[in-house]
Amino acid sequence: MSTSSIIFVMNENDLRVQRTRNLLRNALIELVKNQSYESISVRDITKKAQVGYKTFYRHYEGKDDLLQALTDEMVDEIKQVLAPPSDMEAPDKNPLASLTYMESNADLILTLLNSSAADQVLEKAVEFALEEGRMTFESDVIPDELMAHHFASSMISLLRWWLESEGKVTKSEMAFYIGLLVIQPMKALSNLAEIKDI
Amino acid sequence: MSTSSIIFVMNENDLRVQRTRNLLRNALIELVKNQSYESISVRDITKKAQVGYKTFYRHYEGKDDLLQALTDEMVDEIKQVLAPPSDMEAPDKNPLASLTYMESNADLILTLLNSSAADQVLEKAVEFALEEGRMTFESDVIPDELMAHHFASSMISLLRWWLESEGKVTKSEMAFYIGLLVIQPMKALSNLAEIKDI
DNA sequence: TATTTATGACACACAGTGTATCTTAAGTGG
DNA sequence: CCACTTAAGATACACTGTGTGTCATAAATA
Repeated sequence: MSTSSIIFVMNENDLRVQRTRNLLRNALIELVKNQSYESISVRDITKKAQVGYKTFYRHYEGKDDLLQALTDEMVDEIKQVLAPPSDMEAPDKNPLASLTYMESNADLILTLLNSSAADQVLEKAVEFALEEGRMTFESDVIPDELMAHHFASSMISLLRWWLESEGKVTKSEMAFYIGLLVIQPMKALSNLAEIKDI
Repeated sequence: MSTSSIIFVMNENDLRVQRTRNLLRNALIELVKNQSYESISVRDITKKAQVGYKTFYRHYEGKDDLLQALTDEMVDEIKQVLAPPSDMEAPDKNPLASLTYMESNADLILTLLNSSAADQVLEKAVEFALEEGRMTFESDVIPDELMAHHFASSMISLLRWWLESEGKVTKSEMAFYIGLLVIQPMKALSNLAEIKDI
């Protein structure tokens, strides 16, 4: 799938490897707080991380590869928040908790959503929505894939808008709006299907 | 605003100027059909256009500037399709005609939506939605800006999905789905407001 | 037709990428 | 604790792409 990271196998347990990768990872996160992702060079990252330039390429294929790795981590983390392993609420049922998490990681999340990694985030969100039992809304009328896509992209788009328009709308207001604009309409479509069944 | 194009004034009526810009414009459009926008260099464009390398910079600040210009043109053109000057139907009322137009320009539209110009397209779409009398949906509950943003980004996202999943869904099916997922729910929200008024 | 001016053809400085090579330092595993 | 392994540092280099400066020429303009 070529989404990969490490080119030639390295001992992931070696302390030096872990340290280097953490340094690079954190350097990018720091840099991204002050300048756009585009404007950051590999040299900037290695300088900030205090790591040899060549060393970067021993771990990642390039700037985008590091971002990918970061994205994957972040997505996994978010999944945990949205769908805790226990039988807690579904993602569309605890929007407030989700928004709280997003808010506290606004910087990085916005960077990911505004970078070339955004497409991959969307893809993963669609997969997530399609996962067995996860998507509460399934319609006889509209293909599942389209339902999932619309749900994922709307949620991401609204999240982005909210994070960028800092303070215009409170967290709970936003949760309410998301309900009105996305969740309830999609629920209605799946109810519609149920009615049709009977 | 720095969205501009020409750096030092040139006589726009000079045939040479018009010819050069058209050549560059068309060269980019052609190139984009066969390779990703990212992978195209200014040299590629000037070579294809058969125009001196330096000449490019006499008209545009860089690759992105040319893309911006293209985007602006395209957006204006699309506006004409969506909102013809005559008192014809609103954009949300003639989705089929709109989709037909989009379909016939799929290559370029997808390029724009997948490039760095996408943000600007979204912005313009939001403005368009907010334009006086254009947005059929206004809600007392949800801020106009958010309504417009959700409308614009959902429409763009669904359009992108449709253009990318060639043939999975017919044009009229898609128009129907858009109605169910976006237009009707938003209409319902504005009706809700009306009811509340009474 | 005389004048203006956009263009072409170099040449150049510069920034960033990615690789190759050799040495050194620091973890690892017995 | 020490010998071995291997990741990291330093440096040099080839390469690609950007953006600018200059000057002669061709082609519009008026």
